[in-house]
Amino acid sequence: MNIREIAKKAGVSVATVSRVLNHPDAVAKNTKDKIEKIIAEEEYTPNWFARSLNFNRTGSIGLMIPHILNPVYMEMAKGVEDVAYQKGYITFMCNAENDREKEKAYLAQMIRRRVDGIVMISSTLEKEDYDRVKEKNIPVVLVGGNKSNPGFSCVRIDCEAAAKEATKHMIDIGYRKVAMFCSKTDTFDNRDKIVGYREAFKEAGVKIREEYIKRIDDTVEDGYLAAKKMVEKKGGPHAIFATSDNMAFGVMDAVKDQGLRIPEDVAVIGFDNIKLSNLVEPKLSTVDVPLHKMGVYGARLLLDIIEDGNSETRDIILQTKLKIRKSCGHKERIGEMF
Amino acid sequence: MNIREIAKKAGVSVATVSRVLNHPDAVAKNTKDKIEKIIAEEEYTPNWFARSLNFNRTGSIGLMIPHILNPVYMEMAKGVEDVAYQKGYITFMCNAENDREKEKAYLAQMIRRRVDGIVMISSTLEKEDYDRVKEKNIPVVLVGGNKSNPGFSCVRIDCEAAAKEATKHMIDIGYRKVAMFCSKTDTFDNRDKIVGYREAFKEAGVKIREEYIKRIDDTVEDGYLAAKKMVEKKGGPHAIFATSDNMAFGVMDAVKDQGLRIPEDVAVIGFDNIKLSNLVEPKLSTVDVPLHKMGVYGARLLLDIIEDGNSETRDIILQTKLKIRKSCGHKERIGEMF
DNA sequence: CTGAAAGCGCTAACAG
DNA sequence: CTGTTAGCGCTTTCAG
Repeated sequence: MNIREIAKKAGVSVATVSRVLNHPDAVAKNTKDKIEKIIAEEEYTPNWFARSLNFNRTGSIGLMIPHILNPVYMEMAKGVEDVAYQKGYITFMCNAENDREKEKAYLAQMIRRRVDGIVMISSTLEKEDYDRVKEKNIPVVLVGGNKSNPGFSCVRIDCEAAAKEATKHMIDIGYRKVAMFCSKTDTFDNRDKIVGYREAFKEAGVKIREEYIKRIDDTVEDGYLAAKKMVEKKGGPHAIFATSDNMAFGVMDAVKDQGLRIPEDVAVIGFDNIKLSNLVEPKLSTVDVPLHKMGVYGARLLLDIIEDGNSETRDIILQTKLKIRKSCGHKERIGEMF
Repeated sequence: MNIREIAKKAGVSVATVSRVLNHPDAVAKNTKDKIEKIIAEEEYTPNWFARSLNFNRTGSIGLMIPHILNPVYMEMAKGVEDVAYQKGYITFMCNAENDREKEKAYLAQMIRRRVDGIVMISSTLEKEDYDRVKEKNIPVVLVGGNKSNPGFSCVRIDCEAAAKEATKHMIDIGYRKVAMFCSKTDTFDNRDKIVGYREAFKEAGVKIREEYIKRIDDTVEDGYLAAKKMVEKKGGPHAIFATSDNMAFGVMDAVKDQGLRIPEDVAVIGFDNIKLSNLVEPKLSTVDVPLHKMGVYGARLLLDIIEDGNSETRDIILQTKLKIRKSCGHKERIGEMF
């Protein structure tokens, strides 16, 4: 069923049918009613390609995710999707699987398919990879820590401040030997986390032990292994700051497996505040990151550009908040648990 | 940059350019080389809409997911995506958010956008909702328990057998009062799980207590609440069979909050074997479901139909396996832990 | 308010 | 092997 058949059935020209579809006010009520009736009867929907071919807009956005099984990214993704859906856009969700080549391939696909815009979550692509996108004038918004800044708008958190606050909290409690596990992915966020950690020690006047700073994969498994190695030695750390809840879960598992108690023997603190962190035993103290909100803001920024051509590049920084629960062992502030 | 400009630059007709794009062997090596060089120089990519308009194929599939934050669905989704990507298809991932209206809206969108095929994960749509899809001749494959069987191919597990085996295991250990929590979503899978549960009791000759069968929302929260209510009374169940790991986590939390031990006071067993079930304390016994594999098979089935027109509807049933870990308290079989 | 016709960018017969 | 040309289904001037 195409526009011509509808036109024939209604005894009008295709132009008129096209009008009721796109500019209904420009058609006489009578003819319009008749045509609309037929469209409904035949359940006619205009061919999307033909339409896009004319408009050069697709009503779809691309959403790049580093890893589909990581709840951190999925919460952000949900924020993006919520906004996009509500505005009538459909989302191409692409799973880069922490693989730069796959990420590039998907980016190329997005361009080929002429998405109206792209949200990149915690991308590891570099400036040069974005050249094509820039040329094609496809708007891009970065959400979460990325690897380089190719001049696009960005929604993120202040990782340095967040890491510093968490570290300071541990030092304030009294821990002196605080290890830090940080994802080895090379992004601004990860670098900033380490800077914040150092900063806290410097301000407290406590010497940093370099062997306590570990760059590992952001997985439960690597958190487990790194913690095990560190904890099984005599004189291990008093506390471990894992800069993702994911790694923190692995850390907790390793500590328990060594027969040590959390937080009495080793305190643990995470980063992200994914739902799960409130479910493990003991409940994990962590840095609350407004994941869903970041996605929402990212999508809004993108749609602003797409629909209003509002092209000033913006850098939005959202607030984090230290969530004190049980795993970091601060008895006095435990009341802040929720 | 369009095909005409390329043609002009190469001093050939558009047809020839189109040929090197689609049937390269039908072009003389010389002309082909020249054209390919220009295409590369200009970074020309054919307009996707114009192409699809001719081919009436889009190279994209739709993937419907009930909820984006539930790892069960995401593991299946990843299976689908893995296959689709590898075959050069791009995936429209749609998050139905456990909302029938949203699911219908997304399905309509998929049709409008002429996806080449659709994978529906644990859909709650009914036969009538699929009428449109049928009419448009868009192939559909169902993965996981759905609500009705609209005559599409399907990849699933035998929930009745799986639930029966798990229940039997609990009875064999010696528990007589075994509660069952089942998602209240009305799908074949959920109905089957209850049937399996009953079957196990019947075969063992143990009387079923109807008050122990609870239909609740498939969430951690509801698992918590239902378990709390049941456990805080005197003479509560010896064991709780939660038919999703998600609910089981809530159950575990509630049991612990009541000051009871797992499995000594109350044994717990889950369903799905998501990664997390091996991470909670104590590790959760559960029914292993080949989630990723289900997605992979679903996608393969779909692509078979799309690419080879292989339209016989098939019903693939994958194997589940009882994973005995610590939470169900069977000391002898604990060696099967992994 | 409506219709005829050009054109969006590409593919594929059909001739040559 | 290559060019000409008629569509694919739709939108939008331009006349009337």
